Amino acid sequence: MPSYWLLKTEPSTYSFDQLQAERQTLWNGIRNYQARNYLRDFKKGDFALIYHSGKEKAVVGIAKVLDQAIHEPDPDGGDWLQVKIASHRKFKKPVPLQNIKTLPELKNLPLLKQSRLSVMPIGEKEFNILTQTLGEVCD
DNA sequence: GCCAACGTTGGC
DNA sequence: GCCAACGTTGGC
Repeated sequence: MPSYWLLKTEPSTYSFDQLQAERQTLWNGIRNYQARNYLRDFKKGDFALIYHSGKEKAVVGIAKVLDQAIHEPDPDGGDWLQVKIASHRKFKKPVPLQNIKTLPELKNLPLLKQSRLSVMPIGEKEFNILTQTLGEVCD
């Protein structure tokens, strides 16, 4: 059984389009313990929604987790993780935060409650609502 | 540009 | 260990 996640990124720093162009990337630079701890639970075959913060404020695509998270070298000696993901599907239209906030079934998403958390778990039902009810993905 | 919600740092 | 000051993220 795959687990489902949401990864936040500021698109001017790294966008889903860049991920699609590169096919895969090492998702790194996470410097928050709660987010790092979630990364420990990433496993091959999991899915991660990609959310663009800042001006866009929308879920834009789905990535597939290619392997467990691995240690990220840090010049400051920190104990951090990075994870290899691949682009999987793009949404036909981005799913705006504004729409996400209107659904009672999604009101417990950490996205809405913990604005600073950049890696968060989501339930399978929540994932399905986001990808099938609110949004539609490309083939 | 402002503010809320954290997280971090450093003095005590 | 507490708390004030400061920094960062991110929505509005």
